[in-house]
Order: sequence, then structure tokens, then C-alpha cells
Amino acid sequence: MLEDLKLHYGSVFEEELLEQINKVGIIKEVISGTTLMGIGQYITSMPLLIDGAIKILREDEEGDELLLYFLEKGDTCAMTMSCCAGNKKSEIKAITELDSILVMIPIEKMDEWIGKYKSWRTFVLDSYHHRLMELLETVDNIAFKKMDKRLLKYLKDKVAITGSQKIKSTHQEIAYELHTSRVVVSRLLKKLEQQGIIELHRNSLNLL
DNA sequence: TCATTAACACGGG
DNA sequence: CCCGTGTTAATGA
Repeated sequence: MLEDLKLHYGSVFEEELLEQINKVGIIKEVISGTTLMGIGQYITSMPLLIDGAIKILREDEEGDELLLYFLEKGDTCAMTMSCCAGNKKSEIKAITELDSILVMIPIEKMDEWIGKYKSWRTFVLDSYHHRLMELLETVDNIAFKKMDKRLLKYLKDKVAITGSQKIKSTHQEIAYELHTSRVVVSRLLKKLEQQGIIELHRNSLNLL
């Protein structure tokens, strides 16, 4: 476990902090599609993502979803950090996109380490900034860009996250995450296929 | 003009 | 057959 930590966080944290994480952190392995956090839940510990990917979604009262951004290895959930600070409920939903490995850090350590380790403080602030920037990008996409651009960005993100050209989703699932209807997704995907950007198959598609 | 909803036909597993 | 997919018609923002 210490080796895994060093592999992904060795360049970020000092030796002493890595050992601390190794001591108090709890390794958690989750398969893809697991809901790690729902809206309204209280946060009990802070996750560091060692391997895999997590998607962060916003959800309305009717259960409609909207994809906010993906977390990759080396990332952490900014929402968790702000919630920890004020012991507030979660405002977002987190679902594993791939099989993932997490290290759960008890929230008491958050504060303690911020005072104790410079690298931790930098990491927390950087993560916060990074997530905020991604959120702004998503807002820009929703507010200023057309659905076809959003769809293409979604496909590219997915390919980048999974490391595979093949995307195993139905049109309905994509429509749900982008918060639109399947008709639109089908039509736009068809257009992308005609432009030679993607290949369509049943239950999957390839980005070229 | 473009998204959404409903409805329907096609076809592959 | 069931379900994902492609298309169309009607309606509304």
C-alpha cells in the first residue's frame, strides 16, 4: 500500500506524510458503477483516488442527472473537503466510472495535516482550484455551447478517462448524463458518424 | 429554429 | 421476443 501511495502521490507529499497516510488510511476497493456518495449524505472520511475514475453528478428533485466532471487517479473530491470543514451534507453524487481503489482518510486528519504539512495544504488548495476550474468549464459548456459540442467533449473525456477508444454506453445513458433526450443523442451521434468522427455499434461506439 | 415527447419500424442478440 | 436504435410528426420554448 505504501508503494501504491508513493507511485501516485510520491511527488506530491513528503515522506512523513506518506507514512501518516499509510498508517491512518483505509484502503477501499470498489467496482465500477458503485455509488460512493449520494445527495444529503454526511461525509465521514475523505477519499484519495489511487486508481480508477469517479464521475461527479448533480441531481435534481426528480432524479434527473447532470454530469459535472470526472475524477482521476491523484484527484480528490473537493466537495468532501468543503463538507468536512463545516460538517455539512453532500450536494453531489459520486459514482465510480471504473473499478477503483481509494484511500479513506479520517476527517479529523484533514485539519491536523493542514497545519502540519505544507504539501498537504498545497494539495488541498490545488485540488480545490482544479475542481473549480473544471466546474467552470462545465458551466461554460452548458451555458454557451451547443449540445453537439457538449456531446463531443463528453465522448473525448470518457475516452481519456477509460484509456480506450471504445465507449460502452447506450444512447439513453449518454442522454441521461448530459441531461437531454435520447432522440437528440441518436441524431447527433449519427451526424458524428457521417462526419467520420465515430463508429456506431449496438451498446457501444468508437471514437476515431 | 431546435429540443422534447410520443410513437413506430427495424433488427440483432 | 426484447431492447437499442433510427426516424418522424406534433408541440412548445
